[in-house]
Amino acid sequence: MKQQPKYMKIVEWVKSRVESGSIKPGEKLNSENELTEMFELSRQTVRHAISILEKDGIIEKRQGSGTYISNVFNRKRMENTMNIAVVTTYVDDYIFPSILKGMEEVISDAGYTLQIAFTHNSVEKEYNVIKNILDRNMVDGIIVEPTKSGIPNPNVELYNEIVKRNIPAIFFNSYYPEIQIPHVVLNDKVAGYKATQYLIEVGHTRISAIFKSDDRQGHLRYAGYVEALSEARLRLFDENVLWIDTEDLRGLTLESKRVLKRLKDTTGCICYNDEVAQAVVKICGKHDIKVPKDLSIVSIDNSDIAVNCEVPLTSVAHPTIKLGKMAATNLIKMIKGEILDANYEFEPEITKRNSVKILNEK
Amino acid sequence: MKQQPKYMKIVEWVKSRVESGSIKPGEKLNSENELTEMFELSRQTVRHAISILEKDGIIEKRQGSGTYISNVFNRKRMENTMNIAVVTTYVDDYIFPSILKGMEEVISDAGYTLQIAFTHNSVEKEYNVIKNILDRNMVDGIIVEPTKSGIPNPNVELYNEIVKRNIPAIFFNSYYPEIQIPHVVLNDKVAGYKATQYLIEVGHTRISAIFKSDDRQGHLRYAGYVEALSEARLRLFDENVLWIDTEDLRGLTLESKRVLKRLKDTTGCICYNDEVAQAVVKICGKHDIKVPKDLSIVSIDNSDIAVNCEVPLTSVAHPTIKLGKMAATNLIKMIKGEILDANYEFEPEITKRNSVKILNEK
DNA sequence: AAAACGAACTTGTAAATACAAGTATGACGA
DNA sequence: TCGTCATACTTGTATTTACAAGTTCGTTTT
Repeated sequence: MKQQPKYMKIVEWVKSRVESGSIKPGEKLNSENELTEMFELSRQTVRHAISILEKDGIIEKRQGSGTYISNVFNRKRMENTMNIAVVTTYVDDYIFPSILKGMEEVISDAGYTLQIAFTHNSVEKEYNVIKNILDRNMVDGIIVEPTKSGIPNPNVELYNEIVKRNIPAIFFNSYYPEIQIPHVVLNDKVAGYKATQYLIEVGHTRISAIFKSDDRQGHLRYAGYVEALSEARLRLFDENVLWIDTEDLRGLTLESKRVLKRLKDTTGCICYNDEVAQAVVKICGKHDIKVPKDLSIVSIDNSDIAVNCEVPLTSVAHPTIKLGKMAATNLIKMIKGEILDANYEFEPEITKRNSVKILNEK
Repeated sequence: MKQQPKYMKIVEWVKSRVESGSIKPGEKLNSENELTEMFELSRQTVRHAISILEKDGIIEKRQGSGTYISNVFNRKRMENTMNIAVVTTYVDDYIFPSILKGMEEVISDAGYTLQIAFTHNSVEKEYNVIKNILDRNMVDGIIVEPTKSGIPNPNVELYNEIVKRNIPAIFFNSYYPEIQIPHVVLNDKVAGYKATQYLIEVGHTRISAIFKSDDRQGHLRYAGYVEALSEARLRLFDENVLWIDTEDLRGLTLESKRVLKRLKDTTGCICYNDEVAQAVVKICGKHDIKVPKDLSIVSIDNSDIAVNCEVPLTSVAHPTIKLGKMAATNLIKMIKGEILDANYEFEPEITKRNSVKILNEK
């Protein structure tokens, strides 16, 4: 084992004293001559040790006065960077821009800058992105949209590291129940419930559904769908539920067969989101199924797509801007230590348009 | 005048040699013993000078080998933050997510983080945002979408400060000709020209147009419109050109009268972008004007809106992702000092859909 | 031809000494 | 009471000497 140079003794001694708190920022360190005697080294060697500590920003020297523990040491750990990181799955996710807009407004109003990264819904990319944020240690807080929240997350250690370091963090849109980080989300179960319940209310009895399998929102919306059916004592047919993943979604319009098979014998369809609903509308158009005459559709998110779709869609609203604002507001409160429970769930409301046929009109 | 310490002689000598280029990054500096003789100082003093240069990131020492000029001598100025700032107008601008996606891909692949801010097309917000970036001095480069580029920019000093500080910067989507910062844009004049030229080609002779007045893209697209008309020896009717600003755009659907007045007597209409075109389609729908039977529409940008509009729109394509990638790629090249001319103009291509009636079918 | 070696040169560590320059503070005098 | 000033103490600058440790490159050995 290689022996370390003598000046490292002093460097480590000072560092450990600072870390243990036995000497605090602003306090005066022993003078060079004192250290010379204490460690039985020459003054030059002591000065060399001190120059290293100075370079690391641990101490500050004042000629004629002494050497002091730098109060910038805290700054190094973090805080005061006035930087907030936002990690999200997709940029071109259709509701993302609104969410980001909400966040940006709050964040920039509070004097913070916004740093952004995308995971493309890949856990590997998520690992890299969050690792990078932690390594650089340049943010006061983190807002994360979980990646593939429907399946167990392999990056748990990273999230636990965030918790361990006491870095304020918030999940949005979804969350990992096993990680102790608060979340700001749409109440997805209620969203699925309300969508389904509305179709039942207007007289539909056999209702198909399409959900995303790889995120938690899909699971919860499905749970709401199941609850609404069972509450109305309607049977759940597995063959009427289509599970898709993120990759499927992009090319859904081309998979008419797979979709139509699941829609068979049903008069209504709950769609995971507006994108799915639009794809269903297009497929129906090609196969001479009229919406809403032959098939009623209720989707979730109530985005521009719902408004501009060839058949304007009845959709359960996603709070988008509000959700973004809430996530950012709560994070900033956490940074300032003003909040205890930053969790929030938005209660969804249904917006009625032209994609549902009323079957039981009196 | 206070005399400076002797070691500063060496520090300044090296700095000036690096700045003048008489010694280049990677090259070996004179050895400590050589400097000792050259400056007639002790080796300790020489070493002190060198330690200062090392702290400033100007040189790197290798034991047993020598002292070398750091090849990242820019690091001193920028601290090599590996941070790139993107300043854009709107988050919810419909083509923005794609552009951002392209940028993010390149930026994160190159190991940089992306910091983002929005101006909401307000010059005041633009001032604050860019001032903040300059004050914090925490970025290696800046990508900016100019605010209200159609009117003289009051933040010229800020942009000049960027140039003065030698911070690599690039404009996208538009630019201010009076500022010496390269731009990556769609060739908007050609876009306007191609849209108009296509309508002329298929037999339209009286063509109206709607342009945005407060950004340069609007002016250039108008210029292309004018050129196509004059090339075909068609008259330009001022009463058929509607100028709108950003505020107008949002509520355009409600201003049927204002729009219809300009469309009078025309068989075709050039729209500033897909958003405008969609509003025109909606207005036409309400007033029993059939598209494309009664009115042909060509828009610019070829976004999702063009695809999903109730009448799929013939549109001149905006490169979005490609443009984002190009802007980011060129900026990174600038940061690395690999590029001289970072300007780029994308040549637009027209995508034909169902919003144009062919009048001269043979 | 390839490996081993060694001389010469590089930076790194460490000490002793000397004086300069800036700071804090208590003693002194107005 | 207040300001001045000397003094002790702090860090800053500078030199000289010595040896350690790592690199380079040409020479020698295998």
